[in-house]
Amino acid sequence: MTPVAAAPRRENRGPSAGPENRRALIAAAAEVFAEKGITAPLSAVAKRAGVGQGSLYRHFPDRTSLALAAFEDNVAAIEALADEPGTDLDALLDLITDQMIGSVAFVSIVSLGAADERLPAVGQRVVDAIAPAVEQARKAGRLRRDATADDVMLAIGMASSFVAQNPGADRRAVAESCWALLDRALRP
Amino acid sequence: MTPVAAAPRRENRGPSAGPENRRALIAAAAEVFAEKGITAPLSAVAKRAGVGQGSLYRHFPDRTSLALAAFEDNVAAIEALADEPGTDLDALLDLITDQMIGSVAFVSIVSLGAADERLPAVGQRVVDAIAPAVEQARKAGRLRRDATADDVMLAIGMASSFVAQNPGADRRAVAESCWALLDRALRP
Amino acid sequence: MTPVAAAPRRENRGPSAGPENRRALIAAAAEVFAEKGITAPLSAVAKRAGVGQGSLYRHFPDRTSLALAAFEDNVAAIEALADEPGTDLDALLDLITDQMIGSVAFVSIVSLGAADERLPAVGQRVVDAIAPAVEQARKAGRLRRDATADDVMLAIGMASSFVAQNPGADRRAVAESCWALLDRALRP
Amino acid sequence: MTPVAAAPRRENRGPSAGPENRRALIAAAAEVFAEKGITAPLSAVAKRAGVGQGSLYRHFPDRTSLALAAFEDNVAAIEALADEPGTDLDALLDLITDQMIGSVAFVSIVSLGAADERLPAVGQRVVDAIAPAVEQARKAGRLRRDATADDVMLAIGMASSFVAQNPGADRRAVAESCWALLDRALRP
DNA sequence: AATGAATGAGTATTCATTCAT
DNA sequence: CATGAATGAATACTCATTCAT
Repeated sequence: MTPVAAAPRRENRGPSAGPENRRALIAAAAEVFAEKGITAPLSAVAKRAGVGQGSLYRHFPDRTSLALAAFEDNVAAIEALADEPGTDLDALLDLITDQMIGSVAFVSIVSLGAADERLPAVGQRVVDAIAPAVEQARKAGRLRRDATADDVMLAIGMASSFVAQNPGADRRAVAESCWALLDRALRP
Repeated sequence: MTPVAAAPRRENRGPSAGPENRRALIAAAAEVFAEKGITAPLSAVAKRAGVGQGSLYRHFPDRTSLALAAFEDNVAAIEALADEPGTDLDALLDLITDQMIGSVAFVSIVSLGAADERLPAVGQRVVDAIAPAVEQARKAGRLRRDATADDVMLAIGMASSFVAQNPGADRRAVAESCWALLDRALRP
Repeated sequence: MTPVAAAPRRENRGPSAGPENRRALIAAAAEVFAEKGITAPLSAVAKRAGVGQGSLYRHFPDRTSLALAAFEDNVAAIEALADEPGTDLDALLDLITDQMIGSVAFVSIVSLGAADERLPAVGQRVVDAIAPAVEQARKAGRLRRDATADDVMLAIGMASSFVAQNPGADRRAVAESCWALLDRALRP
Repeated sequence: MTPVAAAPRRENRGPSAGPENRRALIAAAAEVFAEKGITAPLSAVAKRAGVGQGSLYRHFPDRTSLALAAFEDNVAAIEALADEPGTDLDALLDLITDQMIGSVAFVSIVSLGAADERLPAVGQRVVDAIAPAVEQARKAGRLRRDATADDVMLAIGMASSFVAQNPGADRRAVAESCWALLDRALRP
């Protein structure tokens, strides 16, 4: 029995759509994971990206790869900002806070199952990126004498995980509450 | 049609098993949710409790009810400890830390979907339970002057959510790292 | 958005349907596997059995279990016939030939991937079941002096695999061609 | 939008690569089908051949065409050997046995779905190729008086299908077991 | 009231086939 | 004419929920 109507198959835009699809998938994953958590259906990511299921799997063979790619975007932005001359720790934390509100967030990476050796490396990149700003802030007296970059990273992780737990809530307000408390642990 | 051996069905212990089943389900839920997260299969909870699926649904019509009941056990333990004469804040936080390591933990409740109006009430009970100890600790100079019970609760929430994210890790070690940082935000 | 019409869900006949479902699944598997090969969709088996997908997986956790169960039926029938007083080798081979034409057939088992330690055991049961008849036939001069039960089993395997390869063909005619040749290898 | 590095796409060698690709595909198909069975992913064949998916489809519009082409290679080798002056039946069967161990094998063709009218023709070519050697062997007393080329072909088919069923096993040992039995049906 | 089997919707994943470049 | 990315249908498998016993 032949189908009655021609299937409304998405137009095949050809290989040139590859990089665009990849970007769309990363952006969609960042949003979907932020909204529904890291266990959200991959089909939802593909649909939001406007991309076929197969293409998703071609670009990212598993869930971790996709989350990692989205997170990579976050990290690259952090590194880029850290490299700009006038950037201080506050600016970096603002950016990171924005990310934990609207994107995959660090915690999602952690909760992938820990069964991936790529995770610690990415975390370390963030630590490395913020380390100079941490040092500078400490010297400027805007951070406790004994605060390390690892401390800051732990604070980020805690805030991030707490924010990620509140799917429906006002994420920015939650994040600000977290930082209000954590600042007291880090600031002099 | 070959005769079929009678299924080795668990003996139906009748209505008297009700309360016992309920307790078994709560205990099983606390463990299973702690191990596999709040999204663990409910069938796993029923199996660990040694109880039929249907009984689980009779006692707890949805996942939230079950988690709430398990959490209720936690809260009751906290309240009981708080009511004991010699209890100070440290003892309460030790108990709560034990709970976030080995049981459902506060964060699981939060991440249930937020679509439940019972959550804030339970959270408030914890705040109320720890409030006297917080006040006492502040007066004794073991807490910052400006620290509130809500601050402590937020710290608990952050630590709890961070611990919950690390399925495989050494949860106690993670919890201790969190408190090492958070203490600086709360202690003078 | 609620569904417009009530889903035409199959009536739940309750636990008592269990044994019946199991039998229906085995029968359906025997047919479907015989028709489309051992790699046929399991959903097709469930549908033909008139049973839900989940029930199929409850009864038979993997494809091999299902094929083994269907094969078990075959073996049991062979053993039963072998135990009847007047049975000779020809009768057994007739039954086996019927099975390779209309049911799972031995070859399906072999082609499951060899990654199952249960397979050799079942094959051995067939060898054991036919061994007395082989011995008797040899003594009666209806089998070559040097023919063993293993030889007969190998002949069965070859005929079976050849028949199984011909999905569309007249399987009985093919089987008879095979035996016409193989008889010359086994008979004096 | 970040610039994307040019994909390391295989160099397009142009039309002249046509025949070479065709050969590579046939060789790859022979191997892949022998290893994983006739239902192996076509993408695996293309990859092993080092050829694009599209080229595979251009050369061979469906799975049967590809298998048929690989089989054609086998048949051509048989015909070539049969045409050599000193070739006897044993030499031909040795070659055919090698093919059923390491290549597509006759049975694969059969199991393609039978819905192809080209199959009988290829089979007939093998029968024709071996017929003179069969005749010669019979005259030399190395074959039973009543053995025909069709009998030999049937034996080949059975051995071939049995070997093909054992994905993991030692295919040569299996083939030798088959021939040990089948020889008794064919030899005097 | 307890039990656990039955049900099928939902999700992950693979792969045949098409088609822009 | 070659390439390989894009597409989505097909299939395996899980698990929340219902319900006969």
